Amino acid sequence: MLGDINQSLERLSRAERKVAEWVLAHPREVTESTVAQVARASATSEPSVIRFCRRMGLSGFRELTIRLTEALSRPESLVHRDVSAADSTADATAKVVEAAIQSLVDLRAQLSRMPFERVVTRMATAQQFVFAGLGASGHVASDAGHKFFRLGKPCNALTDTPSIRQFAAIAGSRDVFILISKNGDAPVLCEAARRARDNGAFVVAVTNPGSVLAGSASSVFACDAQEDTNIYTPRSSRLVHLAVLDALHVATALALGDFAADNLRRSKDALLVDPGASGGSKE
Amino acid sequence: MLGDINQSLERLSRAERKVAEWVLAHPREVTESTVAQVARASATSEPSVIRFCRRMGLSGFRELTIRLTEALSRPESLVHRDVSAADSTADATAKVVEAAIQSLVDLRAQLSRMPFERVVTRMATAQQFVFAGLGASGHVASDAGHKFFRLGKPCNALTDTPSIRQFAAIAGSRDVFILISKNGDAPVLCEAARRARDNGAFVVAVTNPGSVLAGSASSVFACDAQEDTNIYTPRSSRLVHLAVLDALHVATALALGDFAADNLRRSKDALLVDPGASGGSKE
DNA sequence: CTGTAGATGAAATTTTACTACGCGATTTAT
DNA sequence: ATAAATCGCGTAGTAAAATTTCATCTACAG
Repeated sequence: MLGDINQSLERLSRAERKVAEWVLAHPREVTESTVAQVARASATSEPSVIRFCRRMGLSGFRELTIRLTEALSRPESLVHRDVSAADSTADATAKVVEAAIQSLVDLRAQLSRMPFERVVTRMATAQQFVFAGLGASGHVASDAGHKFFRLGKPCNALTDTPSIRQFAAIAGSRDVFILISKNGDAPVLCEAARRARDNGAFVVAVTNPGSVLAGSASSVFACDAQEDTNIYTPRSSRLVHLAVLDALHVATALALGDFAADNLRRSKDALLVDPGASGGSKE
Repeated sequence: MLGDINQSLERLSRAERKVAEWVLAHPREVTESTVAQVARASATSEPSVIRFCRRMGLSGFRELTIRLTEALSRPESLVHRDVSAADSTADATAKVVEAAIQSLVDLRAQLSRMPFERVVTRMATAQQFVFAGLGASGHVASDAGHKFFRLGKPCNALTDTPSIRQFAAIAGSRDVFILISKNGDAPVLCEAARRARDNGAFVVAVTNPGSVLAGSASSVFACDAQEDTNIYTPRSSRLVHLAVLDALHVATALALGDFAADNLRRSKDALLVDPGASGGSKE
């Protein structure tokens, strides 16, 4: 639908094109607006909005809203554009969420090329898991630590340079390191990857495939780091990394079988007891 | 949406249920019908159709058609099924990522009902931001803290009970609290919300709309917490909360204008300098 | 019975989508 | 260059649809 409009832009008259451009820029708002609102927003008149609908082969405004809603509900058809300073709050928030969805859709397309089997095999027999990341990726590492420990294996989450250095230095052959970084060029992580591998540990990198870090790891979960030239663009890479680790978590749980399932069930139950106690908060 | 209706069937009155049943049986037709047509087809009256829409939490008939269109145009492949112990690694990882995508698509559908404008107005004039969450939501709060401080306003991220209690006790009228919780039933957070409001602070809750916490807040970003009966299901709510805060971050940046844009630009540039230094890692 | 609360639909009201018409700009023909 | 013709556009009006109001009905408790 959005593609159709884009393609018909030249065929339209001046007022109709103004409508078309506003619709393309604010498709979601159209679905919740009235003819009058669209006319005002696009600085035209109501008849021009109706004429635009007809010109697109639709029966009227109501059908436009339906067709647009359909188009917008398909994650793969999202037209992602950067947030600009001129955007309304509604536009900006929609763009942010759509960008996040897009990055996860891209991830799904690449899942089959990721080394889950290989990594899970090593994790199933590992003695402990060590997650490490700096800055925003540090939060991802912490989150992963709080998730994987429920499998019943010792976990560490490292988010600062000295800890990472020290842990890499004492790494053993039954340890699995999971290093998280958007760009994969943090010297500490690259150095830690080499050091840990030298010590016999298995090193997994969740990072940009072309990076130094990726080259130093035993296995890589390739998450493309698109350049964010736009200052308002948030880092969807965090979401992708979290999702990759969620997937890895579930895959590891399955590989561990009943042992992990029991631990997961018990940790889930533990949240439910004693809900009234002042200190017994869940989350 | 269709699931919601099915689930609410018992709660409806006789006439409303007749409407609901016809909608469930002919969802596609509803999207192209008028209120009168639906009323006639379901052997009820127009007000009953409207009341049914309201009872489902919608603003009216028009929103029903939009929500139904969304539900119907949802791609089949994204119909999320729970991970089972019998799944292969590839199946399990795909399901996890698809569930994540689905939860973000649902979020996008609800964006327009979230109080971004109102919250941003308060945040733009706030003295400081205080993010708080426990457990998994604690990581979300920390992440938010590391993101919002780049706007140039003081930020705190609280992830433990004593800190949250203390901060709520000293809250001032120019503070904005953002409390994050999946279920919204953590006593500490509810208590903190009341306390902070009593002290004049503006309290935003990112949580389950039906919860105690939601009731105690000044503004609520409603993120439905679906029951996770399946032990392998990861908490997609984290991703949703992160995305909501990303959106809020961008919206706030836009509201702050050049001041925030400058800070964002400078903080982004700061990551690029001195790339070779051993301690100057980016992420 | 009788009073009450909730549910229901007929009819009024408001809102919204759509149409008829005429003015003015732009193009065309002379 | 100018008049005629055409086309696009918005004002104002109309039809239709959504929503609210309100009187009536039903179920049930006292």
